[in-house]
Amino acid sequence: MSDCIGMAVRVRYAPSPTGSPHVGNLRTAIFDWLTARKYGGQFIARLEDTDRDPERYKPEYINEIERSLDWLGIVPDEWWVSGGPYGPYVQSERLELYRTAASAMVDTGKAYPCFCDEERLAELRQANRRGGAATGYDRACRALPETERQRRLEAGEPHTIRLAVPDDEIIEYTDLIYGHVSVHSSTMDDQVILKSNGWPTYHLAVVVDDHAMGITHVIRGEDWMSSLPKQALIYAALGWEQPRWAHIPLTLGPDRKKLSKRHGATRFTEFIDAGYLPEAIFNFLVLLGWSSGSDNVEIMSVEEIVERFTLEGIGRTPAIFDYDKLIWMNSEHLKRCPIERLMHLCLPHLAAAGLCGHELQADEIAYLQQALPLAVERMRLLPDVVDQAGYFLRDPQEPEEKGRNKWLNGEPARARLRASIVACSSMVDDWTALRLEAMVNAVAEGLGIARAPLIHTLRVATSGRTVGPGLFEMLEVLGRTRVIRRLKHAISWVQE
RNA sequence: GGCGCUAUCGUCUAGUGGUUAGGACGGCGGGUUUUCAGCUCGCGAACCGGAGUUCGAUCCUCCGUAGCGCCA
Repeated sequence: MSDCIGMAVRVRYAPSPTGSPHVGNLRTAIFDWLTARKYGGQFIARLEDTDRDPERYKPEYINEIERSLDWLGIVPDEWWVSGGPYGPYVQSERLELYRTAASAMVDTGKAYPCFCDEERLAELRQANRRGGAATGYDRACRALPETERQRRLEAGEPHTIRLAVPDDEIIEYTDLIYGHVSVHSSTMDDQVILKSNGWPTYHLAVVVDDHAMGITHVIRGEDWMSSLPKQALIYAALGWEQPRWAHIPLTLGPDRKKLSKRHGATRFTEFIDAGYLPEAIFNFLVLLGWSSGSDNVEIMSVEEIVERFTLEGIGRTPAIFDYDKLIWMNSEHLKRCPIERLMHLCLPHLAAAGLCGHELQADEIAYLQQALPLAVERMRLLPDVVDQAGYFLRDPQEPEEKGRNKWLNGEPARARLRASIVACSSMVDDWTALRLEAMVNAVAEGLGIARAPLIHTLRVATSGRTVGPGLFEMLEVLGRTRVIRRLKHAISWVQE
């Protein structure tokens, strides 16, 4: 990749609105973006919308693509949303370009019109299958005499345009990740490049656009690698120089199959909605296939990843998507998230749970700034904030059953609560974790009990819960007024 | 079926012609004279198989096997 330095790197991401974008798609986009950023180039997105099968094509997928890129923070420098010097960035608006290229190829004999209809093609497929031999088109129309070809063309007979694959040629290329790859042309089919309705197939469109848009590096999923020879042939037929190729190993589902749009649980927007942090998803997806090298750092900010990133660091083996590790990684990023941002991200969840309003007063902000750092230690996803910080905002109405049964029983519990209320009431200033710990120690001693049971009783009484941050830190944040109020109320929770 | 790619702990990976093959997630166990989903310490866990090259191969070569992908 060192040969990139000094050249104007242009990398594109080419999603197709034929399904919800899934994590594998966006992972490729991340690698595209990373390459552009690392080498100071442009990141371009182009909509590949030539597949108009109404079963697959849905305009709302375009919104999902835009939302996903925006959320990840990898907004393209040039794309259909903001335009750019190489537009339009939508293939359905570039049809003329493909037709021109196709007819240029026909003119030079690198492609030819094919008049075979569906019926014949289906028969051919049948025969091939039975014979078990070479598959693909039998090149019948390639052998057509020029006069007949002209006659049928002029008669307006429906036809496709097919690539004329050379008979005996070794097609070689170098992939930045997979190295040297070669394929013999005899194993290749005379692929259709322009359909009878005048729309291009993927192979033609991608080549024409990548060339027209000045793409220098095609970085895409490994599933496209086997179609590369066809595209290489098209570049050659058109007399164009190939871009550099880099194929990224695929992401597999837990079932070891290619992560597919049909896998419901892999839609990218589901991860957004589940409460992951964009930087955590970014970090995780990048590590699926790329390693920072021998120092093996795992938790990295986007900036750190850009700093360390190289295409050579990408491996060649497919990686299985590990949800457990993603969740762990999210919790790590949560802990590193600056408090202002954390608050901003948590607020919608807290508000949705009715724990606060959508707009906060200054004192509420100050309070949450104290409480959130305690809660975040135990959060894994954003919505966990409701569970982990909810009791800071609202007095618990009921204690956890488990906690009540164990720590709120009869007169001993009442005595602990009463003694604590008295002790707290006398702490008129210096309400700190340190002092609170001393207070609890003193109360326990006064009661003639170990401090552990007192601590547990106080936790349940003031938070309603059996788990949470260290008790003294929690009491400090809760504040004297709340604590005394809750302790008094908790007396009514005590069971006989 | 054809073509291509790939192969290190269960998972993500680092790494080397000679290493106790390292880290992370998950798992398991201990600690945290206050809980745990937190923190902390520790344990278990891998070089797909077979030939060849070599003094020596996890690493290089070939064959196999398996997985994945594309095409049909």
